[in-house]
Amino acid sequence: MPFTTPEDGMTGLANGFLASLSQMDRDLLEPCLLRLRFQSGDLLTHSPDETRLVYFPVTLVACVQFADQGSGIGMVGREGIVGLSAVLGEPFDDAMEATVLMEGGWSLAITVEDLQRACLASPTLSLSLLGFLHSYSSQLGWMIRARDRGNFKQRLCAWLLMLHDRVDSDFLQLTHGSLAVQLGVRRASVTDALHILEGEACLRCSRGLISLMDRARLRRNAGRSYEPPRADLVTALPS
Amino acid sequence: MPFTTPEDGMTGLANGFLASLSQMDRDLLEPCLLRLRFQSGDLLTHSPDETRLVYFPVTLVACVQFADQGSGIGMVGREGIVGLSAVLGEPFDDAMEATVLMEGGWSLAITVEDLQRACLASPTLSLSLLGFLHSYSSQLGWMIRARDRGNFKQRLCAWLLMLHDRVDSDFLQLTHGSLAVQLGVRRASVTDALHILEGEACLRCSRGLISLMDRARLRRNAGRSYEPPRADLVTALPS
DNA sequence: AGTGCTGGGTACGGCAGCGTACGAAAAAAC
DNA sequence: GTTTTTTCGTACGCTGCCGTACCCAGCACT
Repeated sequence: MPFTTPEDGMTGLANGFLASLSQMDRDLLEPCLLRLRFQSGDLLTHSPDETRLVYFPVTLVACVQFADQGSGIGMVGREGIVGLSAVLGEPFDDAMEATVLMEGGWSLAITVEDLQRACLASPTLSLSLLGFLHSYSSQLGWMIRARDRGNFKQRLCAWLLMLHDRVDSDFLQLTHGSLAVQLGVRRASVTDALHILEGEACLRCSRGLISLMDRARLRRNAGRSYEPPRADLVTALPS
Repeated sequence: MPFTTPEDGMTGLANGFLASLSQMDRDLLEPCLLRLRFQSGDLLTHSPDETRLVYFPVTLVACVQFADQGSGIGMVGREGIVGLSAVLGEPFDDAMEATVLMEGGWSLAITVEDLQRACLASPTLSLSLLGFLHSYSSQLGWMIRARDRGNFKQRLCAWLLMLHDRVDSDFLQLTHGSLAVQLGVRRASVTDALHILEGEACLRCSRGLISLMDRARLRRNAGRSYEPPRADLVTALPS
């Protein structure tokens, strides 16, 4: 997986999707990339100055959700793209929005116009976008499975693992409350489940912080509700 | 499932996605289209003779689900595409499969190679595919919302409405059992909920057949678990 | 030190949907 | 017409999660 050095010298390669592109396609996008910093709770769907942007997160993790209701739908981090629907034009603007999950993340971005131009110039770039969107759909499929197959504890583990995949640290700055919102349950349910996981030495809780201790055990807990990311997906593309 | 004789003057336009394409893109695909007939339960993901196909359903409705477990994830009918992931190449082949939901449906289809060729030739076609995949992701989002917001009765109504959108008739050839599998609940739960809806004059049940009587009332029942299809989505595309 | 606020611990009744199970009726097979 | 299979009707106890609610512990601000 060509996630290049997480440390600085930051090129566009710090985002998994950009890294997966052919040199040609990357050259097409790279000159247009902006570099933006966000904090927890920021809305990504509309940029401050009305310019519509498409984001390639680097250290940022975004949660996709319905605008009129809290519960989280999907999760996108350094492996993917946020706000892709904007390139499809206004009618595709849907009821979803994306918010930044944790403090101090930054992301690359491109204006919708620039990305559209690039797409029309390069069919392979469009196919790469198609590839990401398929992976994302697949993730949503796993979320659906998790909701009716697994119990809440499994879902919680799966969600934590997904977040962990998109972050470099084992320390997650999350309150039980925000977790509850994301998972669509009571805060008390989160607290209870976390205590059990703490008892199993999977993790440790302190105020506003969850420290993952034993990822393997977490995964065993998540069972079939969690699908590990596939490194080969972003690399291989047709032709 | 042999090639069917073209009984009527059906053109490719009978599929919503194909109909939404520009004349140019349609001309690119139309010569390659096959016409196939299926029956309930057929697997769409792999074609009989090992040729990988991508399907444009016409009267057919397919249910996307995990290969190792029954519960349904998404639904695709005459508005969309089945098996799109195949164009992305082998590594994108995921754990999903698609099965035909009701008897006697037919579908257009194209070989993966032909579609890939067309994509590389036409960026706008690729963008159209991106548009469909986004709509599909959006649908999955609604499914997720339905699972944790609504009760089962709402989900059932939403599912029936989705199916109705993809079929010309008000009579759905479905057993309570197959519905239960799709919705991931007990058959008894389906029976109970259907009885209630029958009491509300929304529909009528007989053996293996559900007759929708009052769509408006069904929709009121579904509440926010159902998102009506947007006609404008498939028409407008960038540039 | 005092005050206020956010985040976390704990409790109890309630209920939707589950697992299981058994029987009846309709259709299909013989 | 009789037998077999599929589909549907109905019941009972169980449990995971909900809604609500109250209190306590950190932390911030003054």
